[in-house]
Amino acid sequence: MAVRSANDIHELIERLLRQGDLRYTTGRRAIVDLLCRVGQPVSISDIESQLPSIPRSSAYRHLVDLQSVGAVRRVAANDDFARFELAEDLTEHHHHLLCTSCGDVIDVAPTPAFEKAVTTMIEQFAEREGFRPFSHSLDIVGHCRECG
Amino acid sequence: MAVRSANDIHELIERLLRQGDLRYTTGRRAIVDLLCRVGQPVSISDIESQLPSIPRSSAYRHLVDLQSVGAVRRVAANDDFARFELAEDLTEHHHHLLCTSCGDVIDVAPTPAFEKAVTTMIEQFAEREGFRPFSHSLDIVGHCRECG
DNA sequence: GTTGTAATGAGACTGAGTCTTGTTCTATGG
DNA sequence: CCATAGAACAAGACTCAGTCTCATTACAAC
Ligand SMILES: [Mn+2]
Ligand SMILES: [Mn+2]
Ligand SMILES: [Zn+2]
Ligand SMILES: [Zn+2]
Repeated sequence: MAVRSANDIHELIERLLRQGDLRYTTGRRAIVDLLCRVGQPVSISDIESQLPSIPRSSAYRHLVDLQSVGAVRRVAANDDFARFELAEDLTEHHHHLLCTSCGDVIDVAPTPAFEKAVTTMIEQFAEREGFRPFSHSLDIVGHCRECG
Repeated sequence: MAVRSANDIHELIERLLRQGDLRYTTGRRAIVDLLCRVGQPVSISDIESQLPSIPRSSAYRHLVDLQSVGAVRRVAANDDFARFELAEDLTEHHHHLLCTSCGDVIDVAPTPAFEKAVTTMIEQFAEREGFRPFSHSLDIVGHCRECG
C-alpha cells in the first residue's frame, strides 16, 4: 500500500492545504505521519494513544481539515468508531475487509480486471437511475485471520 | 425489489421471531409493514413521521430485535443517520446508491455476472489475507437524479 | 515590531442511540 | 373464568463519539 514515499505524501498534502489557505502545522503533520506509518485505517483512540500530546478536539479538527482538502478519508467500519486513512488520490484505490469480531479494517487492492467490471456495473446503475457516481466502496465483512 | 409479497414477509418474520422466543406484536409488525411499503432503506425519523404512535425508544428496540433474528439489516448511509431495510434473506441481494446531497439511499440489483466477479475477487482477498468472508456491500457515492 | 489571520487547548455542548424502571399486555394452566 | 410469569412497552435518564465556543497562542506579511 506504500506506493508513494512519506516525503512525497507530506509534500502533496502541504500543497493541498495551501490551496485551501491552511498551514501544514506540527499537529497536522504528526497525524499524517501516523497514517503513513500505520498504513491502514486508524481510529481516534489509535491517534490518542500514539500521539498523546495532541488533544482530542485538535485531532478531530485536524481530521476535518485534512478531509476538507482531500488529504484524508473517513472510513466506516463495522463498529461504532470511525477510522481515517490517507485519501485514495495519495495512495491507491482499494477496498476493505471488516472483521466483525475485533473491528479491524484491512486494506486490499483489487485487480484492474475487477475494477473494470465494477465500473461497467456502476455505469449501468447510473444510466438506469439517473445517478451521477463519484466514487464507490466495497466492504467485505467477515472474520480476520486472528479471529478465525 | 418486491420479490416476495408483504404477506410472505410477515409470515417469514413471524417464524424468525418465534425461533428467538419473540412475539410478532403490533409495533414490530407496523415497522416491518413500513419497510415493505417504502421498499428502500428507512431512517429513524422516517419511522417517527410515518408511525407517530410508536415511541422512539420502542422503534429502536424493535429494530434491534428484528436485526437479532435476521429480519432487518442496518445500512450505513453517507450522513450521520442509520437506515434500516429488510434483510437480504427476505428480499434479494443488492447494492446502494448514496446521494451526498440529499442523503437518499437507492437500492440497485446487480447482474449475476457481476456478482460472480465480486465473489471471485473476494475469494482472492480471503485466500491472501486469511480472511473468512460472510457478506459484502458495494456502495456507490454520487448525486441522485433530483440532486443532479 | 505591528497587525491580521490561522491554529490551538480546554472544556462545554449536541444528539443518535442505549439502558433503566415501572407498568401493561398476553400466553398458559389450573 | 382468574392467577401468574414472562415478554413487551412508554417514558425518560443516560452515554459518549463527535462538534462547537472562546480565550489564547503561533505565524506570516508588511
Ligand atoms: Mn473498487
Ligand atoms: Mn454484491
Ligand atoms: Zn478480527
Ligand atoms: Zn439526492
